[in-house]
Parts: sequence; structure tokens; C-alpha cells
Amino acid sequence: MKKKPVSIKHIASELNISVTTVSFVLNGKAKEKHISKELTKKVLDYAKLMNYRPNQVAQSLRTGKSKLLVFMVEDISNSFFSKLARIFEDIAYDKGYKVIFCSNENNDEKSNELITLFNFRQVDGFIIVPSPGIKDTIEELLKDGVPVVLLDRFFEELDCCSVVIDNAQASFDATQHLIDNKFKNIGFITTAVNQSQMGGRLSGYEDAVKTNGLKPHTLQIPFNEIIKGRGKAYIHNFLNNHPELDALFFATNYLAQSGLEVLKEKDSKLIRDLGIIAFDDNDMFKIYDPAITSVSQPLVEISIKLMELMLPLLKKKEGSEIPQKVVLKTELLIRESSIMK
Amino acid sequence: MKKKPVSIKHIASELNISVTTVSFVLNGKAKEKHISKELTKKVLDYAKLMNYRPNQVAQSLRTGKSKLLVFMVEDISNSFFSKLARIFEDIAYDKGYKVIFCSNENNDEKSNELITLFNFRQVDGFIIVPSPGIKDTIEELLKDGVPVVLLDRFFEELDCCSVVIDNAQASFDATQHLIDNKFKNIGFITTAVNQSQMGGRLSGYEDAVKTNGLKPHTLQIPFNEIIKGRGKAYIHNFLNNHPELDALFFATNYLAQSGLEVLKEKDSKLIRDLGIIAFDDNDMFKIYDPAITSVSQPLVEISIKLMELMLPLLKKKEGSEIPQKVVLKTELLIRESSIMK
DNA sequence: TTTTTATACTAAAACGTTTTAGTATGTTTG
DNA sequence: CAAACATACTAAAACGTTTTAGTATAAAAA
Repeated sequence: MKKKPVSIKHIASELNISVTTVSFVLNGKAKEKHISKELTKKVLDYAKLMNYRPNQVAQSLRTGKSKLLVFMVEDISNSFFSKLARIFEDIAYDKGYKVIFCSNENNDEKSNELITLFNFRQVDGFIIVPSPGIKDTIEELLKDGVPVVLLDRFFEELDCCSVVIDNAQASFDATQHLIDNKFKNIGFITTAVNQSQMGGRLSGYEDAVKTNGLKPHTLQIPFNEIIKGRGKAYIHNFLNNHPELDALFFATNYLAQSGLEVLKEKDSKLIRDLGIIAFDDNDMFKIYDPAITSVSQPLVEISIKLMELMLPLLKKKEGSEIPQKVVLKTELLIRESSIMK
Repeated sequence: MKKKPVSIKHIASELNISVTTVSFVLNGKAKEKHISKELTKKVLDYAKLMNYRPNQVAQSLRTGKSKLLVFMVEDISNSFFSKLARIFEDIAYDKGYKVIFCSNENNDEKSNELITLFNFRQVDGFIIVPSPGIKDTIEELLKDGVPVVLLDRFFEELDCCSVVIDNAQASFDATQHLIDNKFKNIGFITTAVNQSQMGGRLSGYEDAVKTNGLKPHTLQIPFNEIIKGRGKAYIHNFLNNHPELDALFFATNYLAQSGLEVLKEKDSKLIRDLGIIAFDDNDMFKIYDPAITSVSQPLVEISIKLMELMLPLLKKKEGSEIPQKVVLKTELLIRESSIMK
């Protein structure tokens, strides 16, 4: 049977003092509130003896702060997001916050559902990888003064804190690297470009190709086709229709996975002959044969920045500062797959 | 500025009725408590109009239920755990529970810290991948009537619900499969065997080898050496000292990753020549060249079972049922790496 | 007619905190 | 010696619910 945890009331009655006094002492306000040294010690000792832990639910109700953050990503089982989650977890716990992770599957309905589920009061702040159509919901949250920091993508016209990477630059550099290695016909395989991060990746690729007087070859697979598992078929077709391609640049991790699968099925030598770069690193890329070159996001830096933007929002009374939009640099991890043999 | 959400009190005073009535109606107890149809409708309509959402913190305080579950794994960024988390997340939300994920790094101190952090009352139940030395802590939780379901591993002498796989059988089958494919000198690479799941994997391997009249070759890397990043060196040495090996069986996903890395560094042809099996599947294994054979855990089944064991614990008043220990079957995904060429 | 039963609703306590606005002393100060 | 101040402590309200134990009226049963 569940034994009742010790409460402040319990301590107070046991020591024959008031609840107020106990609360003051336990909150470190003894000096400020003129509680005598002896009594302070007595309370502290007894609390420790009884292994007192404040009931955080009661604290939340009273203070309106839950010390809970929501970390909403596209899919927590995706390596990029789970790695990020792991790092953010530690940073948040360090600051006294617990984190609820959830996956919105890049689906507006699911996003909205989740956001209203964690309705006001229940949660102190949101870190969100926004699905394309939830600009209005985010705007609502902001209007209600709920702390929000966007991650990975943002809305051009929305004044909201965000942490993203310089997708266009990253994509430009990766493409340029392929070109520097004498690849001439670089295929770019991407999806829904209506999202800020995807738009940037496409334009970076196009810029680099054009700057070097080459022709772009872009395959854009509709997002819902990918969900239906038809991504591989699209890539297969694309490769058949473009035999001239000598390199492939995949705009996301999962596209690279599908792509490698297609290459393996088609002809396992292809992987060795083509130049290959993937956006977002994966633990397995460096042990693949050939090792796959990738654009790696600064996961630690991203997590730190997220918390750095979140904390002032959590503290502020009447928010009037300009929301910060942080853009971080990526790193091109050059491996075997992008070096012309 | 943050506008105050509508409360029951607000609705009550607006409609000139009592808080009790509003609460009854909103909790669907209108009939049972003899609230008239008209008033019921009035309340419901007004609540909808005002977009009323109950303050879950207040509900938690009153009812003692937070509708929060803790899902504590070794490392949420590990593919096995993050995939599991993704599936469990959906199942839990379906039942009205939110999930806090956290990583204990297989470290007792961190485990204990986390468990006391989510102290009683704050959280309704725990799903735990236990680090080796927290048997006593778990026992405490059980004694306090806190719902706990162990995952992936368990303590032999502890009466606690758990969901694990049949590690010995899985390991036996995988080894037997290698032997059936004419591999004669199979190396087994593992770590801390004091954990139930690792013990099972080792004994399964040893059984199979002995049954077939072969000699075992086991490398056991101490867990803290792996943490320090020395795993690769151990494997490297092992391979040098055992040139006779014609196959390798890695007892965990991350050992397989280190192993493949070592093989690649040593001589990339090795990967093709050796028989290779990894415990736990990875998205990249099927697109590796050669595709890596793996022991795959039934993630969906595991998640469903976890919730199936958890729910009755969450409901029960005075628990007196015998804790269930569920053991699930794995699947050997036979790919190129384990077929003798 | 009185008693029981059903219907429609509510006052107030409780959950465990935090915090405001005190009181009751003793000690300085003008 | 009264006024001001400092010290040590506390009563009670508040946060937003749920739930127990009611009350008041009308209808049915005795």
C-alpha cells in the first residue's frame, strides 16, 4: 500500500510550528523572513530525516510553473532528432526542467492536437519543429505569452525565437565540394520545399550548380508519397531517366537511406562510382563502404542555443524583447563517397 | 500578456450556478447526479464556446493522478530505444498518458537521481531499463505501490513486472545459423554480462557452440572501457590474437558499429569474408554492403506488452496480483553477411 | 396525511504548496 | 517614556479542481 509522503503540514505539526515557517525555511528564505538559526536548523534537520520532497504538483498549482518543457519534433526515432533530444535532455535537467518529447510526424493536425493537449499551465514552454501549416497556432501561443522556440525550420513572417542552420550555405558548400572533385552532373534529391529548411537546401544547391555553369537535376518527391513508402520508386525512376548523373546529393537523412537502398538494389557498384553526399550525419555513415560524406549539424551548439533562448522567455514577466533568430553553421564531413576516384 | 484561462469557477459564476454542478457536467456525471438536460446542455455549450480546458495540475493535485509516465532507458539516442520510444509514445497518448523520456546511461547514480526527481505523486508510473545496481531502488518503489514495469532486462530475484526478449534463444539461433552456414570459428563480442540480457546472450552463444562441438571465442569488454571509447581497441586486439576467426557475432548494436569500424580500418575486404551478425537491427544494416544479418526485437509487440502490464498497475487499489514477466521472441533477419560465399 | 423516494442542485472541504498581511514581542531612538 | 524599528513567527487565502455530504422541492407510496 502506498504510504503518504511527508508534507509541509506534517512537518509543521510535528515540530509545533506553522506551515508558513516551514515553507519559508525550506525555500531558503529563513534569513529574509527572520526565522531564528535554531528553528531553521531544526526544520532542515527534520525535513532531511523524513526525506521530505515537495509535492511538485502543488507547487505548480500555486506558482503556475510546472518546470516541464515540451520538445516536439518530427519523429523522435529519427537519428537527428533523437541525438538532439539526448543532448537537450541533459541541458534542461541541469536547469531544473523536465522534458516531454513528442513526435508530430510533420502533420499539422497532430501538431495542433499535441499543443492543445499540453494546454496552458500544464507546461512552461515549447521547443517545436513546426509542421508546415501551424503558423497560426504558434502565433496564438505567442499572443498568449507562452514561451516558444522553433527548431530546424521557421516561418518567414513570424516573430518567434528560432534556432536553425544555414541550409543554403551548407548545401552550397556540399555541392561545391562535389564540383571541386570533378563531378559534373549532380542530382539533388529532396522533398516538400515549402518548408524553410528545405527551401534553403534547394537554393544552395541551385546556386552552386549555376555558379559553376552546370545544369541542375532535381528530384522533388512529394512528402506524402514518402510517407506512403513510395520514395524508393521515385528515386529509382529518377536514376533511370538520368543516366548521365555522376553524383547524388540527398537533402535529408531518410532520403539518403532510401537512395542507398535503391543503389544497392540496382547495382552495388554504383555506390562506389557515384559521388554521394547526405544531409545530416548518421552513425553508420563513417563505417559504410565507401564512407558517406555528410553535412553535419552542430547538435550540441543547437541544444545550447535552444536553452539560451528559452530561459529568458521562461523568466520574463511582460515580454517586450525582440525574438532572436539564431542561424548556426554546419560542418561538411568529407569522407570517401565524395572523392572522385 | 498571458490571459487567464477559463476555469470552472468562471463558468459557474457566469451561468449563476455552483462549481459542483459545472464539474459534474464536465465530468460526464450529469445523469448520475441528476443534473437536468437543459442545464447540462447550457454548461456544455458555454464550456465549448469559451474553449474550456481543465487545469490538469489542479486535477492532479486533487486526484493524485498526473497522467504522466516516465520512460527511462539507457540512452534515448540509441536507435533501439528511440524506435521503441516512438512506438510507446503513440500507445501511451492513446490511453491518455503523456510520457517523459530520460536516459540513465546505464549508471546507477543517474538512475536513482532521476527516480527521486520524479518523486512520488509527480508521476503515475515508471517504465525502466534498469542499470545493474538499482534493484533496491526498484524494490522501494514497489513497496510504496508505485507502478513499475522493467524493460529489456530484469532482476532474477525481484518480483516485478517486466518485458524482455528470450536472449538465450535468440543468441542460440543466430549462432546456429552461422554454424549451419559452415562458419567454424565464431567470435562473440560482448560486454558486462552481469546484466540479465547480456548473460542470456552469452549463454545462448556458448550453448550453440558446444552443442556443435566447436570452441567458443569470447571477448568481453568491460562496460566502463566502452564508455571511455576504448571498445575499438579491444576489438582490434581480439581480432589480431584470433586470426582463425571466420565469423563475428556482436552482442549489441553499438558493439557491432565499433566492430564494423575496426574491420573497415583493418582491411575492408574482411567485412566481406567474415560471417557477421549483430544483435538489434539498425536501419542502415539492410543497405550496408554486404547487408548485415541481425537479431531484431519485436518493437511493436514490446511496446504493446509494456502498456498492457502498466495499465492494471495504474488502476489497482491494493495490488495483490502476481507480477507478470513477459518474454518475447525475436526474429533473425538473415542478410548477406551471414551467408558463406 | 404522513412517509418515502426521486430529482435537481449546492456548500464546503480537501489536495500541498506559496505568499500576503498580519501579531507579539523586544530593542532603539528622540 | 512614547514612538519607531527589528526580530520571530503565524493565520488564512489562494491556485483549480473533485467529491462528500448535504438541502429543497416534487412525486409516489403508505
